[in-house]
Amino acid sequence: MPGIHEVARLAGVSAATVSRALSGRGSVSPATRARVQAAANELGYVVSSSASGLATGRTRNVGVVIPFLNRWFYGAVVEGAESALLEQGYDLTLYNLGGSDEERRLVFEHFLLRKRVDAVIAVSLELTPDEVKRLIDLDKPIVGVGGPLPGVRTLSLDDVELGRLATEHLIALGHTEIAHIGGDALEMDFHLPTNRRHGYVEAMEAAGLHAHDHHFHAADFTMEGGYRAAKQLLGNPVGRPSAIFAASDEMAIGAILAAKDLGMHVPGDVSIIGIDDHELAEFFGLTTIAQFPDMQGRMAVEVLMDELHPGHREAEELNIDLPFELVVRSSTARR
Amino acid sequence: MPGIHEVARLAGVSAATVSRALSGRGSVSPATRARVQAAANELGYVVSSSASGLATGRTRNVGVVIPFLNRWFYGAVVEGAESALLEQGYDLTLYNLGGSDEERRLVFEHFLLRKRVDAVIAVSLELTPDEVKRLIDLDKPIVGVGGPLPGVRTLSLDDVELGRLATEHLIALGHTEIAHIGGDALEMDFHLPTNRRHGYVEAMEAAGLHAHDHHFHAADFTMEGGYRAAKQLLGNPVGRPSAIFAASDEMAIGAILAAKDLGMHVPGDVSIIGIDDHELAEFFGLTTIAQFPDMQGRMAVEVLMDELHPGHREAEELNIDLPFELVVRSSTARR
DNA sequence: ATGAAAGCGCTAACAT
DNA sequence: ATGTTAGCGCTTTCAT
Repeated sequence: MPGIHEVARLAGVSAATVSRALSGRGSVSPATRARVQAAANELGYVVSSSASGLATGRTRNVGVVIPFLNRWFYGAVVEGAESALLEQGYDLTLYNLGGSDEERRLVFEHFLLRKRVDAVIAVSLELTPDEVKRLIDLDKPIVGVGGPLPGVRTLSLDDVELGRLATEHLIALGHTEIAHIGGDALEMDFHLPTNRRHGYVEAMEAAGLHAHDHHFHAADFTMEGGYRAAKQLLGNPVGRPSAIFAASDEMAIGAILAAKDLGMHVPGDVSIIGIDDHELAEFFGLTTIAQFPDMQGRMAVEVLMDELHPGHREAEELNIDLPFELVVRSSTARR
Repeated sequence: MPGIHEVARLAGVSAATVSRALSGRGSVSPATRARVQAAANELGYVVSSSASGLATGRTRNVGVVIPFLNRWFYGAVVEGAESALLEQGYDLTLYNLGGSDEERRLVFEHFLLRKRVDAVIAVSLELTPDEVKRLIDLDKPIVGVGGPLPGVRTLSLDDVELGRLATEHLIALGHTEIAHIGGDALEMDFHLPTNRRHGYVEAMEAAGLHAHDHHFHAADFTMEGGYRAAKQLLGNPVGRPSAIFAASDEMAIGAILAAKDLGMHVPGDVSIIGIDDHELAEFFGLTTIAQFPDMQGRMAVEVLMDELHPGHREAEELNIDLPFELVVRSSTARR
């Protein structure tokens, strides 16, 4: 492990010049820079992040805090963020809050505070005002993905609009008896399931249709949950819906399997639409509304970089709406 | 952000004593330790990892290098490792090598070397001797998960045995025409698919059965790949197998769906077994051989901790065999 | 058991 | 454009 002084010696300059040449800060003549770079390469020199971090207060590392890792959506967000960070020369330190409250407390009270990260990306987490304050007091930019956070820059989907769009797609195909498989409002942050349901209800009412109570089923956002809910919905001889809007693709896929197991054809007997564009959606021919989680991760990094290295442009809106797109496949059809 | 000196002042001791009291290294009277701890709590003091890292050379951070994040298996390994590391007061910095070779080079030549991590966990990655050497030269312990790595402590499955066990399960149920959906040997590190296939062939031959060439199909470890391979296998009117052993659960689930789409019953018309115990395996009633990826992540951390804080016990085997377990559900039955 | 002091490897003023 | 110097905040000898 050669240090900066060895590079300096080999290049015939001072350590300060090496630092300047390698970091790009401060002015160095092109010739010197080249010599320094050659020397650094020859020795295989890499700065010590501890030393550099101590001297500058910057670590070139960002913390990503997520509620689960092992769901398609979160994995994709992290993947997008990681690759964007790598391009910028940043590392990504991961905090999975899936476990206990104690774990969450530890992360916020110790891990994030030990000056290991320059900034934090919080995915689908409703941070408490106290948690936000702690980070802001430390001068650490935060960006949230997945829901507005008071006083924090966030990227989020308009879930009401998503619910409306999915429902309108079904209505436009002539469906009137449309069921909804949503989530339990209490289970997830940001009332995402509630908002999607609102969009569904609004679209129904706007079309003069009725969103019957017996056409709503709560599930847990898993394939199995969607399967069970759809069995209930489709098995009931009275008031059987001709279309189902599930609040996630995994639930929608569960619904497709339930329909098949009941001997029904999709979309012949029942149309099904989800939300996500999950990696399995194409395989199942699922019509869905794509959100682009890896891009969300990349966007979060871009927003952070703007805050970390100001100058590009000034902060516009505090909250940025994420794009989404209806992807029509073969699980929905005219009634 | 209070520093160590403010804690020292409040506790009425020197900074050195605070350091000793909080880290547990060196001797401090119980009374002093209590006062220091109280002072630290009151001020919300947390050590600066840069400063501590610079002074000690230890960062309390482990790098985890994986080929993809967004597959069930890898997500679970990382999840297990993350939570085990958190318990030990360590952070986890993630490097996803899914992208280009350039990305991989960057990670090994820069990121891992800038003294940000104390150790490395490499999941399912065949590190080159040069990559291993770089890390060892830096005195960074490495543990590999998923395949023996020359000169590195590793945790790995006996894939030949896995293939044999899966096949023997089918043979014991009376099947003789057993097909195998494997992977492309070139695609994955460690010849995992090849080894599983060897186990299959060995079990067949040991039972006096023949592993026909037309009973093997390569696929890409996805559900869709498994679906397509199974369609070929089951659609062929001559030599149709009565059982299929797929080298992964995702492919096995694809095979189940293919059988259903062909109007066949599982396990009535065809028995199907996979490997993994994927999160969806239970839902599909899939018989499988469970490996326990989250536990693998935890074990990797334990092995690392042994290397990082020697004393517990000395290194036994270089390679540790991972446990696995046949889980019989409803996708396999007597012929 | 505790304190004083040196130093980990780098960066950023300040000089020149 | 480059060198000199003084820290960044902590840990760890070395004294006592």
